[in-house]
Amino acid sequence: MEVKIDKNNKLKFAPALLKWHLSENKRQMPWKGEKDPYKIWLSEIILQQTRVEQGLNYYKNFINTFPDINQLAGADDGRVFKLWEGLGYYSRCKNLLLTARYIVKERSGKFPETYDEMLQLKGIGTYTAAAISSFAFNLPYAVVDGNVFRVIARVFGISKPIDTAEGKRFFTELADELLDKKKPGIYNQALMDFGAVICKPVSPLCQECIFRKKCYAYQHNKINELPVKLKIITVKKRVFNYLVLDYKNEILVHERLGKDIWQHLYEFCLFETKKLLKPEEVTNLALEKKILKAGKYVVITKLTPLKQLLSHQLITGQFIYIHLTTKPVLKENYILVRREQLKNYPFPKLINNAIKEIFVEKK
DNA sequence: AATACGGGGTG
DNA sequence: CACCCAGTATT
Repeated sequence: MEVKIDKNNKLKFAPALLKWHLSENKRQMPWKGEKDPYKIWLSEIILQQTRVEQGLNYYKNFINTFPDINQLAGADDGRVFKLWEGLGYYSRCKNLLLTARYIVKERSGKFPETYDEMLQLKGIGTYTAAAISSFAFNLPYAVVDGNVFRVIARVFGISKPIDTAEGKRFFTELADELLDKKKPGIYNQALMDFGAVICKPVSPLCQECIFRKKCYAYQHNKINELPVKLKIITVKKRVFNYLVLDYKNEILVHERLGKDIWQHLYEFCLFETKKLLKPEEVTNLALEKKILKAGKYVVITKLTPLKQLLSHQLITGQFIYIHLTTKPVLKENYILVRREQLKNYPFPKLINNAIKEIFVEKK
């Protein structure tokens, strides 16, 4: 059952929010007040499912390296992925490049200026299109991100789940009603700031909240009940057995392609199994597959298995460091990279952790 | 409509 | 440990 929303409360929402934003507490960020759609777009892609503090340095590095969309579009994929390394959700990086190149090629480098055109671009969904069109062009589209779901659900007592199509429609509609159509850009930033600074997911600062007297969740003691989320994510366990093959200080690596995690990042020779194998079992597998040749290798180190938690997977990584005594045959997209050059390739965090242990700690 | 996609911060 | 972050694409 839904709470009825007082129309008067809706009308007062935007002015109160803007007043709050004006007076205090607003967060300072390099893209705030920015009008260059390229910079806004870049910041929004980086910030998808990513905390401001985490994305900040990535944004600065990208802007320094690629001051405009032409430079980004002209860059090598590897260089861009290296800059993105560690930020996660790597399809964002792939789509960033696709879209940059599309805009440069098909639109002479000119960023679209309407919501609908932006929505067509790879990597831009409803949130990002609303953000760019309101920030850069002052178009009246309300952003609906995690902050907005939370603030609206609590203040207006909306118990519709936020992770269903119907719930999203409902929240988006309400968000558009609440939007200040004269100052959509400022308003959108104010709402997200408010969610991040005051109406936080855990332990929100209700004592300082301007909506305290009206807030449904606060008045009914349902701060921790709202917003409502239905789906429970399940975490799949996977075991990655890696052979780190070293021939005269050159390491065998390859780029991950296909539909799995870590697309376009690099890794060593992988044997995925259901259960953790003994190191001998991994080398036996490699012998069967003719990756290793009997008597032509020496096992140097076996790392204690490392864990890496992803949103839907728990990866256990076993790393076996092996010296080859004969030059390996390069299959598929494998390449040999000198030890000192490894740092120039983008790796998942799990692999970087292993690299640190194998090549640095050993000294 | 449901699921996959990273890594980090917080209580 | 559980939750969630300035979400999007794919199935």
